[in-house]
Amino acid sequence: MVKEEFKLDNQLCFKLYTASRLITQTYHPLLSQQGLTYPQYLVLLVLWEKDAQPVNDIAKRLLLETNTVTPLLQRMEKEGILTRARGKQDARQMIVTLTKKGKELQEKLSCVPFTVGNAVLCESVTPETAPELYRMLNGIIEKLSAE
Amino acid sequence: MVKEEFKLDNQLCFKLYTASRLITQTYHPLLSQQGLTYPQYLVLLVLWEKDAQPVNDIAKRLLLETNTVTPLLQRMEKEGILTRARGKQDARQMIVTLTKKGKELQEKLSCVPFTVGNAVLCESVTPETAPELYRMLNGIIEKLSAE
DNA sequence: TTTCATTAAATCGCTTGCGATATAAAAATA
DNA sequence: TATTTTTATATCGCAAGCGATTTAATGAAA
Repeated sequence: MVKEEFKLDNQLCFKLYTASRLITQTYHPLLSQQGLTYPQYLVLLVLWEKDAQPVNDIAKRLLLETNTVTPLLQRMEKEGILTRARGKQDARQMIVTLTKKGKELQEKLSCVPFTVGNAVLCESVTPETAPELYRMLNGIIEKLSAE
Repeated sequence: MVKEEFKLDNQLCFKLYTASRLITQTYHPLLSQQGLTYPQYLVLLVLWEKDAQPVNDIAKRLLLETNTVTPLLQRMEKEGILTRARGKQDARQMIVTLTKKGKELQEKLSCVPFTVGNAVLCESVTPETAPELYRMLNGIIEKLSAE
């Protein structure tokens, strides 16, 4: 018999990884209608909150590296969702700004949060218990992303 | 102001995705010592529990598609961790079996579950609260993977 | 038995994630 | 001011993930 700590079902990371992938799959049909991927949707969430940010700020907000975010932004620029322009006071920075199309996507995707939210609700995750789930996930994220 | 449901911090999937990535990063130094990636480690967990399984069973256990698992197994075969051989009763199946090296990795990685487990512990995720986290993640996974 | 449908893997193409490294601008220091 | 260090992006290479399609073997039906 395998030791308890090696059983797949006892692996927290595997559960997180699987839940994350399955929810991302739930987003897929909703986002692909607008030609978007899930990480691109995350970028939009960041820019809808605050437009015209440098690459680094977007990357930090998503806890991703710039070598992940840069190509992602380049693809979104090619799709006409945003523009990238060198910063005026600091020419190292690349300021990312939503286009009209990028801003309009917010309305086109307005049903997405509810649709996905509903899809996730189940006996063990309810509007009452969800905050506790957030609390635990935030705890893990803060612990592991401490600089 | 952005609507609540579009705020990044209210996105469950983003929290899961980030927590999953950060824990995977915690595994990285431990696994790369043995030349392994995290998904390869998951395959090992499956095969340590039950050796000699067809590709499909491994994929189902990990809730992955065969087009993800096949190349992964091919890489692991090249590393001498496992072998792949056509099934005898059903030649469509590819039976995956651990080599001596693959079996021995279990002992070399014996400290991994504890190391990662400790890294995740924090105020909101303790040995007491972790079962609740598992329960909620399992709820989501079952809901979304229902065939 | 011949044909058709199903199933198990594999291949292809594209996007992400990330370690390692390169490039260029800005800041700090000599 | 000249030099060094730091910072912001970008590039490269490789391993996942996954939608779509292909191939080959099995099973079912005609």
